[in-house]
Amino acid sequence: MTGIGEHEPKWRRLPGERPQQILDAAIEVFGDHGLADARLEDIAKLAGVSKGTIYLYFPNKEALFKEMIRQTVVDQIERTERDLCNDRGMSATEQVRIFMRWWWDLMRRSDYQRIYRLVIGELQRFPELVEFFWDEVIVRRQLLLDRLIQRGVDTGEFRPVDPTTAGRIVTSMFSAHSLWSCTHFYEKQQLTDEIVFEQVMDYFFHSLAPAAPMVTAAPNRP
Amino acid sequence: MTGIGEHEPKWRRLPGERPQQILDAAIEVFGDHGLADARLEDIAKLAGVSKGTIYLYFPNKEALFKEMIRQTVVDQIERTERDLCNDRGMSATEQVRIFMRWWWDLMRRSDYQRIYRLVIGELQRFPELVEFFWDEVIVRRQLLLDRLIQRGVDTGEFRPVDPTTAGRIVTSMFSAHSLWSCTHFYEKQQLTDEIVFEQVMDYFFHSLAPAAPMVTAAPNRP
Amino acid sequence: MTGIGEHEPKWRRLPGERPQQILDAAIEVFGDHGLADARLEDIAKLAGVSKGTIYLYFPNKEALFKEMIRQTVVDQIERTERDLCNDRGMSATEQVRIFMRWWWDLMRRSDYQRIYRLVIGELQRFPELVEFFWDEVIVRRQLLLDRLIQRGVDTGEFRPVDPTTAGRIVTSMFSAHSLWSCTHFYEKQQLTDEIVFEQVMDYFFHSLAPAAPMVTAAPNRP
Amino acid sequence: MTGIGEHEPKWRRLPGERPQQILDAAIEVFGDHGLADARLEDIAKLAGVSKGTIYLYFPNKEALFKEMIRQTVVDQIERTERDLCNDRGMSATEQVRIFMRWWWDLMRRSDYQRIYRLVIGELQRFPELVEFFWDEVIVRRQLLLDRLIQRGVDTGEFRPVDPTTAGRIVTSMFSAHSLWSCTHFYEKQQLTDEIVFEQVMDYFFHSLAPAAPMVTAAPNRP
DNA sequence: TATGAATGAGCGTTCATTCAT
DNA sequence: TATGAATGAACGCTCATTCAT
Repeated sequence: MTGIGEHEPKWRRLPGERPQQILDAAIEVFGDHGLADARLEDIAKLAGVSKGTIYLYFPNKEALFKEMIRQTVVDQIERTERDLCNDRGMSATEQVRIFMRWWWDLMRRSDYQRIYRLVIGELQRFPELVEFFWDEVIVRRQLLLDRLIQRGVDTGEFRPVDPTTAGRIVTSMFSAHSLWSCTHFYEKQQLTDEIVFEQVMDYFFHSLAPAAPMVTAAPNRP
Repeated sequence: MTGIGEHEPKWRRLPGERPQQILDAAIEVFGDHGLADARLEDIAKLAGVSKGTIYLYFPNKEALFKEMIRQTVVDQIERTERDLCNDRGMSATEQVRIFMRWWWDLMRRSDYQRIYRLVIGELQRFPELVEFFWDEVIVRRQLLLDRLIQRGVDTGEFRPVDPTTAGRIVTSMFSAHSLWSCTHFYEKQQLTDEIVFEQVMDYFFHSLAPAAPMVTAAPNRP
Repeated sequence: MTGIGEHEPKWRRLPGERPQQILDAAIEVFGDHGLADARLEDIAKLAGVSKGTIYLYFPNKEALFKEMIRQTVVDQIERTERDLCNDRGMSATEQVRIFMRWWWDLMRRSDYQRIYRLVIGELQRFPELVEFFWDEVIVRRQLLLDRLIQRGVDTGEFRPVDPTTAGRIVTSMFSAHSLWSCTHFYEKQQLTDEIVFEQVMDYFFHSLAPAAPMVTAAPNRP
Repeated sequence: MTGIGEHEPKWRRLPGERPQQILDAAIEVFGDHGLADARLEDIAKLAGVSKGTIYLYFPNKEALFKEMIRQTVVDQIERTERDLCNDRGMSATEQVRIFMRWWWDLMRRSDYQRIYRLVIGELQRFPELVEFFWDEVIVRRQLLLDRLIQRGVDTGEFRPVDPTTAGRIVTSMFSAHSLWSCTHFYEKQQLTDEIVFEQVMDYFFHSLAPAAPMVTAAPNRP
């Protein structure tokens, strides 16, 4: 959750907070119901305002949706970047692990999941939104990862890979696991967040191992 | 498009095909709009029938949605299983590669993508749908992969991993790529389906590489 | 019921019976659901024919409804008149009692009740139908009763009343009781058909008693 | 008509009256068409509001229907009870006559007639409605009548009857007359409300006449 | 600013009616 | 004659949007 009490009395809210309150409520309601199925009335109720008030700050439902995505995403990525450890005294492996830990923790938050699922769900209908998400989340994360992986390649910790590709690979693993790990199937298999994280990192670092004799993907035909 | 003409004269259709025509139209319309936003009238129009006709074959919108998922996905997985090559003369590496090639081709089909995006999108709202998808797609695929990977471990081609985990890892790499590869960002980066496939397989096989002294991927035949 | 089996095999019906089968089914379905709420499909199913067949015999739903009323009503009244005892060796009191017994038995049949309720229910919408019912049921019954009551007046068994008014009075009592006696409230009060009949006849004959000194309805103000 | 203007400008209505306006319109439209055949749009139009407005006050069509019955009928019966004359200086005969006068006037109102016809019409389909009508109208009326008739029995004005049965008898006479008296057949026979009332009362009081030697209807005051 | 009653377009669903077979 | 798949108008209900206060 994003810290918005659901039934707080109206008289404690400052007017300047209105748009944010509405956006916070929107995250929850859109997150639970999707764009089409969410009811503005529910958002208003959760935000502690009336339906009409929403229209003082957002021209319509779709704009509110987009703005919510935008605002949440920027918030998340900026928080992540700010908090990101830049300790130079660590191996690249360690730095990548710490970065991915951060990333995994972010992805596993319910608000990120909601947003991510919404972006995936509305992929076809809102290209601008997807573009925005791509630029602000995917690319920015990629740039951060690039540096770390490149460093690993430079130090010889990793085999000589294209850092962008490697970054894409590792984040793709986390994305898919994140999408499914909210289901009870993961629980059933006793896959905790911790275990999943370690498994993914294990496979990723193995795939980057600078092993002397390379295994090639092409089959040997004797 | 799945081969349904949009404006053909309505008085000459094969009645036996009605449900399939409707399902085909449903894939498209639900795929583009999601469950809540799709209009039955659009599906009818695309199927070349009237709104009422849908109700001759499906009790309501939700049932049509489910049946569309079910039919598309089960069809695909069964076709895949049936066609799956069981050639014993190949290395495990090669078998995994062929299997994943199958899988990637399936995932890259527009109807699968639509379904997958819908499943992700309705993850919260439609638990039985998710369960169905999990059991009929994820698990069945996992079982097939398990055998192949286990064989690679047995032959020493792969390091001694848990095949289920390895299978989850490799499919996770493909999943996220599949979700995003319909955007123009991949095009911009000149990432074709072919390139992505090779990159993923490269990283996967590297991650499975047995410990140091192994030189070739060819299976040990004593 | 009217003797129509509900699930008889189709091959035992003679084509000449079609309209009657449909009308019989219509009594039941209209009777249970009213005009607007009845579904032609249900009538067809109960009649053992297809929806389209109804339109071979009746131009539309409303016409079927009217014809059903018409036909049932004529049937009932004619059967009643035919069966009516004309024994001359009885007192007028006895004859009226026997006639009302007949009438009461008719009214208490479920098909009569259905029709009567339908006529009441559609009173506003189908004046012709009401007119028909009035002429064919109310008036014909009235004429029969008139003779009997007049005879009672002539013999001195009854006080000198207008027989039409008296007939209207006694049938009104039976009508109202008949409408309500299908509810469980009558059961709760342990009012059986028999008891109700006797009560009504008791009050009716008392009201016709040729008592010597008349009681006037106007209050005495001393 | 209950005094609702049909085409008045919509922008000047008292909000507090909305539910009543809708209920008034509902009496008319349901009364003319029955539950199934009435169109919410017609009710809205007649009430001078839009379709959606109905749903601000009533959850659905059926609830509106029930509430209309409830409100109309309870209103009437309570008004009747409140206004009921309890004058002790009158004979029981006179009291019964006054009470039945009240009752007849109520029954002859077009809104009561509509309701009554609806209740009869939906008798099979709407058990709780019937139960409600029975308890709130039939039983309450019966209780009031019981007292008056019992008093007549006690004073010797009436023969020793069960007052509940007698009450049922007299109201049954009125019921059927009320149902039919809206048709033109009654007019044709020159049966005015006044004449019908007097006829029914005449027969009822005759049926209650004490055994032979009674000469006057005046109560015995020892 | 803020409200929430009111609107009305829109959609899911039903079912009387048609018509090719 | 008989069928029943197909139609499409109609209606109940929802909810984004407006606007008088």
